[in-house]
Amino acid sequence: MPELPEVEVVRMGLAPLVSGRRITQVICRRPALRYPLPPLDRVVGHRVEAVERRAKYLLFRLEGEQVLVWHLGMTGQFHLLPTATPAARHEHVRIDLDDGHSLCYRDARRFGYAGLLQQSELATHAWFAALGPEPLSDAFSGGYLQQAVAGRKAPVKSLIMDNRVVVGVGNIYACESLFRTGIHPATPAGQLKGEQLADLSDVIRRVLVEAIEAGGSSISDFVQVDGKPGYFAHDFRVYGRQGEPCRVCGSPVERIVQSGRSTFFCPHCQVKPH
DNA sequence: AAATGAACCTGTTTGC
DNA sequence: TGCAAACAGGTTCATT
Repeated sequence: MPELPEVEVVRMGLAPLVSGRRITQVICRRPALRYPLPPLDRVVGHRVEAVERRAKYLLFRLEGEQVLVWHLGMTGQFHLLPTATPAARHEHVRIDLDDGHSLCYRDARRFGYAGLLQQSELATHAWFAALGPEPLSDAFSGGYLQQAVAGRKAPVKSLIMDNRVVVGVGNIYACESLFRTGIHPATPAGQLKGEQLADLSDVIRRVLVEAIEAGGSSISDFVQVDGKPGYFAHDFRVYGRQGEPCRVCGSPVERIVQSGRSTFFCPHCQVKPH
C-alpha cells in the first residue's frame, strides 16, 4: 500500500487527533506481524507527544523516552475509530486512547511491523542506521544523487528504490518519476549525466509532493485515516497502464520486470541507453 | 561488492 | 462457473 506519500498522508491524518492523547489500553490479537510485536503493554499510561515520519516508518513519540515505530508494509492501515467499534477483519492491534477513540491497525498480508525503541537508539537501530536522505529535504539534491550513483551499473530504477540511496520512493513513484524525466528505467545509473540526475532529484521531489497533496495513491486498498481514498492514481502517467497510450506521444506504455518488480515506461519518451 | 531472486502472507485479478 | 496462476504498494536474507 504505502510509499512515502501514503505514509505521510497517514501521519498528517493521525497527528492532530492522536497528539496529546494518553494511551489507556493496548490489545494485540496475535503475537507477531512480520516480526514479533514489541511489549506494547509498556506504552499504556503514556501520552503521545507527536506523530512523525522517517522514510516509510511512522514514529509515535511518547512522553518520556519511548518511541513506538510502525511500518505499514504493503497492506497496513491505521484507522481512528470510536473505541466501541467492533474489530474489522485483519485488525491485529488496537490502541485505546483517553478520548474514547482507538487507533486500529489492520493489515491483511501482515508485512507490517512495529518496534518500541528508546529515543536515543533511533539513529543507530538497524532499521534506521543505513537510510539515505529524505527526498523532501535539502540533503537530497542532484549533487548528492550524482555521488551516490557514481560508478553504479545497476538500473537507475533499482537505485532510486534503494533506501540507502534515498528513502520513500517505491515502485509507483519510481516509475512515474523516470517517465517525467524521460530516463529509461534500465539505464545503468552511473551513466546518467549530472544534468539528468539534477532533473531526476527535482522530479522525484515534485511527484512526491503532488501525491501528498492529492491524499496519496489509492491502488486497491490505500485509505486515509478517515477512510477516504487518495486521488493521485488519477495522475499516473505510466504506472499500471501497459498497452494504453502514452499521454505525451501516444505510444503504448510497456511493462517489463526488473528485480522481480513491474516497471512501466514509454518506449518512445524514455529512450533506451546503448 | 554488487546485483538478482526468493521469502514473508493474503487477497484480488486474469486466463484457461 | 471453477480453478489455478499471476500479481500486488516493502524489506530482508540468501545466492550468484
